[in-house]
Amino acid sequence: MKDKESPYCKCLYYSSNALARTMTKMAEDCFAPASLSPSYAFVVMSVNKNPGILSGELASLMMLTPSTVTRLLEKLEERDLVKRVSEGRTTLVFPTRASVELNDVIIQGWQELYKRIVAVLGNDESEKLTAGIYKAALKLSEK
Amino acid sequence: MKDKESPYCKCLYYSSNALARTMTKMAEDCFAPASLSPSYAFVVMSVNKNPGILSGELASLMMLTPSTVTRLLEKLEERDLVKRVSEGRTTLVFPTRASVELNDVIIQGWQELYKRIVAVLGNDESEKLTAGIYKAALKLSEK
DNA sequence: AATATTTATTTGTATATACAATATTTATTT
DNA sequence: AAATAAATATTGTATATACAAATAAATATT
Repeated sequence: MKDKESPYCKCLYYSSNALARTMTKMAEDCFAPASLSPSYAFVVMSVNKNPGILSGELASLMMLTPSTVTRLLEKLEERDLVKRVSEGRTTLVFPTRASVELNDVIIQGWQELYKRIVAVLGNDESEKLTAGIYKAALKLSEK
Repeated sequence: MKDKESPYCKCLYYSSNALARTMTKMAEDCFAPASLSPSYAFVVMSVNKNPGILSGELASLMMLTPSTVTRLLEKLEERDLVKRVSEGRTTLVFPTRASVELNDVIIQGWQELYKRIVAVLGNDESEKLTAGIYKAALKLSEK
């Protein structure tokens, strides 16, 4: 183990997970003022922006499985940050007074996150990397 | 929600997590012949290559927290795929007969993973992306 | 030498995520 | 119209990961 670099640094599984963990930690920090972890913050933002969005739409928007979204919504509903309304086989999700009030804090957290990333990677590098990662995620998830 | 693209695609937290989930699923599939999930496979490979490696060295090698590595080692020891030996305040980790025998299957899984990634992204794109992600992960985790 | 500090690891507990199985509702086919 | 299939969401259960606290050992300080 003399090398500073991991022998796995050539592996996309390894690297992408390492980056995701780091980013998650940073995002948790940035959304802390809203007392929400990142995924919850994203759900609240999406619902605020799109009242009545379906649970399944949230799942594909966030690239999460339906069951994961259900779990997120459960917790958010407990905290009165969303309201679920069953309609046939679908579930519509609505903002609440509290979630609307929280929206600015969440957006500020999001901006703070962006700022911190750019501070480390630079604007250009950051944008390019993000775009590349997003495209790859799309392609690879199509299998 | 007319857009195909998520409004979050510009966010590195979002994109990197999406990619990590996809990659994890793919890696799970590739390591399935060894009956190991990816992180466990990486630990076994590292220990086989580096008998007597410290628990903490594994942690920094894999960019995981020490506690996470302890948990991985617990499970692997139950399955007789590593042996832990306490020495002072450190813990040395050794391969077992079974883990050595499994090594080829694991490496094949790893190669299969690489092949699948390249099949989707192409060789060049894949290498560049991985390198970029790894560098970013390093920089960002230094905070 | 005795005490305090630092280092390495392990536990207790919590969380985000997913898969497989199960409703429930809508659409399709016979 | 009845039967079958497809779509949507929810549950039961499992897993990887981390944080904070606890332990234990090595080092430094008084």
